[in-house]
Amino acid sequence: MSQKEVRVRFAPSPTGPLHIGGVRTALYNYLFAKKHNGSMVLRIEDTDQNRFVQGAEDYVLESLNWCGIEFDEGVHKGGPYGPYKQSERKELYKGYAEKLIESGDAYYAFDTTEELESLRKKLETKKAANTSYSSFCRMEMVNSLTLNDQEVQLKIDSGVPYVIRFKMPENKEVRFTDIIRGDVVVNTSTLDDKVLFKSDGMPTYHLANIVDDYLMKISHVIRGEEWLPSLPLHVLLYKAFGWENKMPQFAHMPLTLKPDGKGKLSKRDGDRLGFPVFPLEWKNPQSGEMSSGFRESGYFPEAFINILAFLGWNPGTEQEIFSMDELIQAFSLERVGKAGSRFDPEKAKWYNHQYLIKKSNEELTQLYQPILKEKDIVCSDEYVSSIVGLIKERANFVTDFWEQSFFFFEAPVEYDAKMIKKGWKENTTEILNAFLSKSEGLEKYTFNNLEIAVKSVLEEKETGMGQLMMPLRLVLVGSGKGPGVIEIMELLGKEEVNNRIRTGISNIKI
RNA sequence: GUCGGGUUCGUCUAAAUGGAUUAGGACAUCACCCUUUCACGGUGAAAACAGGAGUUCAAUUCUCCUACCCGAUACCA
Repeated sequence: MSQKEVRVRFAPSPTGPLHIGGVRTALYNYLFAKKHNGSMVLRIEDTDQNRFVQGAEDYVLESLNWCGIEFDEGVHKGGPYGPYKQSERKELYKGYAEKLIESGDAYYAFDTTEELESLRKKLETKKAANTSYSSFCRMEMVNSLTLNDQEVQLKIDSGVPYVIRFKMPENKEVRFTDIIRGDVVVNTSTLDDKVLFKSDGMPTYHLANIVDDYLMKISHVIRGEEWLPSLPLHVLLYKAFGWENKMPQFAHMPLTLKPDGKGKLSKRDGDRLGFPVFPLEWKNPQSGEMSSGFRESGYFPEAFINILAFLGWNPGTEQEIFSMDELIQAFSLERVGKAGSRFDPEKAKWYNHQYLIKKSNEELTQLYQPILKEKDIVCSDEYVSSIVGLIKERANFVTDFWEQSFFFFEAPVEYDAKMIKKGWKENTTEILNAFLSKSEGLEKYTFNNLEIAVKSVLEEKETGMGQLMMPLRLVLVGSGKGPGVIEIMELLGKEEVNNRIRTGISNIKI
């Protein structure tokens, strides 16, 4: 690897919300840059004004910010190679396109949409090896290769729309090395004369991308595998511009697939798959349709990043929980796999659980309090913290807390029928009453004292633990779930426990 | 169709440079233990080298073929 400074870029187009595959691309770029003390650039590729979506750019920024992925330069903060939005660089590209015309690597083309369509149909019915605008048919089309200079100039001067196409060399082998894929060879005869400059005055992705990467001194292009097929064109463009020795190194990442393995994850999948595909909630400005986000679903950004990092990469050790700093330390493109990976929602939950149980009760309390507030429940941090300590092991998300702990804040209004059938016997009322009087007599309502009370009731009544604990849980919680009964009683306090026992006794009938 | 990429348990994946592995781990599944609840946790079980040729003393690892999957084939990125 060369000694030159590492500079990478993340270059989304603002055509909608960033999905998890996009976030992963940004993440890998970030990890690589940080690992090599390099810089990370955020460039907005908005060369297609038809597909522009309001709010998409802010969404990208907010998402990456939530993930903890930071940029050194970019649209939002400027930098020495700005502007970082391609629409603001519009004037720049035409000159580069014309340069290629002068050098004979590109040409003007005046063909209309209809002409192009009939060409395609013709080639398809002929079952031609190459069904696109290429060296095989370019001499039959209306372009500056078939027209003389005056004719071309006349058309341009009179305002006839034109595009600039790359003149793909014939039957030449293009070789390149991809950090992830290794050596790839493609024959130019299978490639077409891609449009570099559109009739609306904007460059296409291919031109803008190469020009900007060169101008912004990008050293490594890390992007999705869907770009691999156009890499030969890009390599040829670097050569045509005479920038071959400045060409970045390429790494094409495997795609993120849907859980069923059919196709790459795309923005249109929304919530259909039963889990978010977006980092943040997204409201489609056109349809008003909402798509859920990982953030709103209760994922911690650290967990989200960890999950994404492991989709297609792994450190080669058995460690699975990595902080961002640890990821930076351990990351390398060489350990990125070649095959696409499916997103597994189940494992994602597990990751979140790992981060959840690592957090302190105090921190979780601060996250839980707003949820309680929404339910008009006001409790001290101390009380909530004790509850959190009791339930966090059994939750994947903070949003799971309520159903794990509602009974600490309100008495049960229903009793699980199955549990009644299982645990409520003829003598249950008698046993509960016995415990009730012990409970009423307790001065200090502590775990130890409660345990003693329980034991003495069991001795007096000559009965088993289950005869008391099951009904007790039922009247306190309403179901057969939750932390230990004694822990619950200790937190609930004497008065509340006694009340619940009384209402339970009068409400539960066999 | 054409071109390119890919293929280890259901899923994510590990196993320097071909050589011993019961092909390892994690998630999910199942069983048992713990807990007289539900989870968590612990122990264990089941579970994979796509198929076929070849090279080699030896192939999951190299080559070729087939199958399947993915991507690209736009004046979209």
